Amino acid sequence: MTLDEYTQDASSTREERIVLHVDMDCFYASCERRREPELAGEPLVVGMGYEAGKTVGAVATASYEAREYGVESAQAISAALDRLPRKANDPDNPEAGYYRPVDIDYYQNVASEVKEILYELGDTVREVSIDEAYLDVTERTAWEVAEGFGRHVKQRISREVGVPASVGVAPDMSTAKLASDYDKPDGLVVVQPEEVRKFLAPIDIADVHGVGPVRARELRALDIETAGDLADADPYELEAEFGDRGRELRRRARGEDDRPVEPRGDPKSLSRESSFDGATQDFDAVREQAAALGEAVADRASRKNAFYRTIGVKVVTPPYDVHTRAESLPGPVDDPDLVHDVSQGLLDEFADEAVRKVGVRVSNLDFSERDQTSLTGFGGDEPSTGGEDGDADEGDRDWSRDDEREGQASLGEFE
DNA sequence: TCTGGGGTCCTAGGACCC
DNA sequence: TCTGGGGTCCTAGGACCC
Repeated sequence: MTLDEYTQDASSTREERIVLHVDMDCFYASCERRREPELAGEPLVVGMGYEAGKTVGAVATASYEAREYGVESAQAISAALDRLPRKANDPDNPEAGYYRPVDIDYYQNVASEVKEILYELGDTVREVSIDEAYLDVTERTAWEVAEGFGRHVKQRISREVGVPASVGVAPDMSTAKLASDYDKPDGLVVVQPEEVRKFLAPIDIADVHGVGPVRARELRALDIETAGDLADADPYELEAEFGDRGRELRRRARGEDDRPVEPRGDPKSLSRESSFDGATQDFDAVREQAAALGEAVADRASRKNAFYRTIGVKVVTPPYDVHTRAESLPGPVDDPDLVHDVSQGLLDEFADEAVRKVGVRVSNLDFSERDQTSLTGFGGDEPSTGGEDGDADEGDRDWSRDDEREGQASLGEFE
C-alpha cells in the first residue's frame, strides 16, 4: 500500500489517540548504578534471593554488558556465575562482573520519582509494573511533534532521576509497547498512525503482547509467523482456533487495539509463594511454610485495607504440576487465623505428595467497607455496604464456619 | 532455561435459582 | 416424571505478563 492509500484508509481519518509507553531499561541494574556510579558500563547482575558472596538465588536483572556473557533473566545465580565470574573474587579478570542483591525498597523509591514525572506529563497513566507505564498524551501533544514530546519524557527521567528509559509512541497501547521495545536500550520510536500497519508487519508473532510460547507455536502451525500474517489471517479461522483471544490478537496485529489507557485500580488478589530446594517430602515443612506465607498475606491485606472473601492455596508438585484450591466465605473478612485454618485445611489432600512450591492467596478483595476507624476497633461506627443494619459488634468479625445461612443473608454478620 | 515470585484475565463445568 | 432457557456464583486450570 502506498502512503496515499493509507491516508484514504478510514482508520487514519478518525481521531487518533497518542499513546506513549515508557519502559525503564534493565531497571534494577540502573538503580544500582545510580547509587554506585562506578558500576556504569560494567557487567552487572542483580539477583533475587541472592546474598553477597553466595551462589544461591536467581537473576532478576542483568545489565546489557552482562547479557553479552549469556547471563539472562530468571537464570540461577550459579549458572550466571559460570558465564560471568564475580569481580570481587577476581579483581584483575577483565571478563568478570558485579553482583548485587535485589533492594526492592530502593527501587520503589526510584520508581516513584519516575512515576511523579509521568503523572505530570500524561493525561492518564496506567502503571504496569515497577518499571513500565502507559500514558495517554493525546491532549498534551500532536503527531507532528510527538517525537519531541517523547524525547522530553526521556530527558526528564534521565536528568531528574538519573536512570535511562525507552519510549514508544503510537496510536494504541499494543503498538506503543512494541515501539518502546524496538530500539532498547535508551530508545525512542514514534509510529505515526499511517505507519502502524507497516511497522507491525515484520514483527515476530512471539513479540506481540498476549502471544506466549503456547500460542506462538499454535500460530506458527497455521503458517502465521509475523504480525503481518496475523493481521491478514482469516478472522473466522482465528476465532475457531483461539476464540475471542484470536480476534483480539488479530486486532492488535492490525493496530486496532482500542483499549483505553486507564489507571489500574485496586488489586484483585494478594499472594505469597515460595519454593523448596528441589522437592520436599516433609509435609510438616510445607505446612509450616504455608503458615508463614499466610501470615504475610493476611498482614499485607490488612495494611492495604483489604477484606477478602476467598482464601486459597497453590501447590506445585513434580515435575511442575500446578494445583490450586480455594474456599469462599459467606462474607469478606480480615482474619489471619481464618487464613491459617482454611489454608491448612486446603493443604490436607496433598499430604502424601512431594512439593516443590507452596503458596497462599486471598482474593475477592473488598476495599469498600473499611476506613481508618474500623482498623482501630471502631468498626461499628461506619455504615455497612453489605448488611443493612451495619450491625457490627465491637468491630469483631466472628464468623462460625458451620453457619447454615446463605451468603447473602449472613453478610449482615459482617460489619 | 527444567521453571522465582507476584499478578491478570479467560474458560469451562457444576451447583443452584427462577 | 420429564424437562427449557437464562443467569449467577464458585472452583480449577491455563496462558500470559513483568
